[in-house]
Amino acid sequence: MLICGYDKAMMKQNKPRGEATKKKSLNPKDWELATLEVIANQGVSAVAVETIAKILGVTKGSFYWHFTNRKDLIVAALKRWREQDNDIIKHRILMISDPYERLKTWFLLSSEPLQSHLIYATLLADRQHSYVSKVLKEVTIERLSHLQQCYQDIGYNETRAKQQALLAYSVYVGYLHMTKTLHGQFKHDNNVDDYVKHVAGQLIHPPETASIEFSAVEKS
Amino acid sequence: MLICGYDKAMMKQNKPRGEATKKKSLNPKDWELATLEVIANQGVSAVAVETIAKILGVTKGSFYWHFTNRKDLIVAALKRWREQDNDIIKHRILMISDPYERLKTWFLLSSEPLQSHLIYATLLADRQHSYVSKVLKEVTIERLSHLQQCYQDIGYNETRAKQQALLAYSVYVGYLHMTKTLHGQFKHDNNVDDYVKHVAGQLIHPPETASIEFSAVEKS
DNA sequence: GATTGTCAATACGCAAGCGTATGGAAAAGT
DNA sequence: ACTTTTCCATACGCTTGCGTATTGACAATC
Repeated sequence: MLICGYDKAMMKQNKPRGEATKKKSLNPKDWELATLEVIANQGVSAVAVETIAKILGVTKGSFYWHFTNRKDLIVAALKRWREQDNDIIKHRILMISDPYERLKTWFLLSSEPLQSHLIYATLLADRQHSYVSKVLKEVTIERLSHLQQCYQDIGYNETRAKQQALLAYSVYVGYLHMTKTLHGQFKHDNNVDDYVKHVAGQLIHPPETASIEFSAVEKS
Repeated sequence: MLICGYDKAMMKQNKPRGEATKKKSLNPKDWELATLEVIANQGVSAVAVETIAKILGVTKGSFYWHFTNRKDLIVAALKRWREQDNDIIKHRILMISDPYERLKTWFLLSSEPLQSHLIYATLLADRQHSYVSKVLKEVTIERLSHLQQCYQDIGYNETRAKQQALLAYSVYVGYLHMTKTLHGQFKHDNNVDDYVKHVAGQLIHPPETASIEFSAVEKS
């Protein structure tokens, strides 16, 4: 699940070593990525300095050279997560011009087993600390506004678009929790595709359909 | 502070106080109810023996007379929660014969600021321990089957009813998290009623409507 | 009135986890 | 070659929270 992104920073460090991938020393990025992996699987509360150090094969003595404290690490890791997530949305969602297609892709992306989803789901849990809930709220509002824009693009007025975005996003959040609750993990099989189609069929439609609303229920 | 000494003194003197609260000693139920209150507001991880003891006005010395350990307390509290929750569902949902009305009531109940919802939401978070995730899974499956039954009662086949129940339930779960994330708490105002109607209008409908599904999206 | 049962206070041991202090080793710079 | 910087290990102190041991107070019962 760990997305081993290589970038310029690592290339620079690996200059002397060709392919052995034998990094001699760690940098903050290594700590942040390991932290994100722990957060994704066990939540923020499971982020212990000595645990992460063991994962990286060092002792906590070196941790406090890179970061001032545990909170500092978590904040940095979450910042990195947010940037990664923004990249995904930017390149796979926002670039789609047709709003229907954009919504459809958004639903499909939501069901992919990405680390980003796992992290989001665990953040919904460990929100005791303000520095966590702050990021969580910001990301949520950002994503909601993207969804709202989609629905406005297909003709919803602002109020309806806002409600529909909240509904669609609730389905996303609920789905994340349901898969973990029922299956113990976030997996992707054939049933998922079926389900996504089922869901998208009900949540992606022109505004007229939405306006009849409660009437069908009221009269029954 | 001075207050501390004062409180302590009063605490000792007020123990045998016999008018408003005539209970002079605590029983397991008192501990369980206080625990549920803590779980509802701060999650399972916030359940500390000494914390609950302080809430009840005693020290942890007496806790281990009622329970063998912390896990024992939490399990007992969750059992109590589950029973309370079953009562609510039994008396307010299952007794409704008309499946449309039953579904509608279910949606309305979901938006009420009940402690039970808060507890469920926090359990979705602290699921590190098996004794928590076990209860969570059981309750979830139970509720899903109730919803599935509703949809089957209005004509869905088993597969569709299962999907639709999962969708509706995901909305519930997502909504719980959204309100906490966006507003910091689980409250109930006028906008909520509007939103519930908006949601119910899209998720409660005869099976025919559901079967056209993805086509509207596909062709666009 | 003495004994037993019930509930609570105090004191202690123990483990986990954070943060600090200090020293060492290897690389990088001069 | 010498110094500095960078990264890591070890050891320690501190806090929190669990669980145990012991004692005490008060009520119920015999």
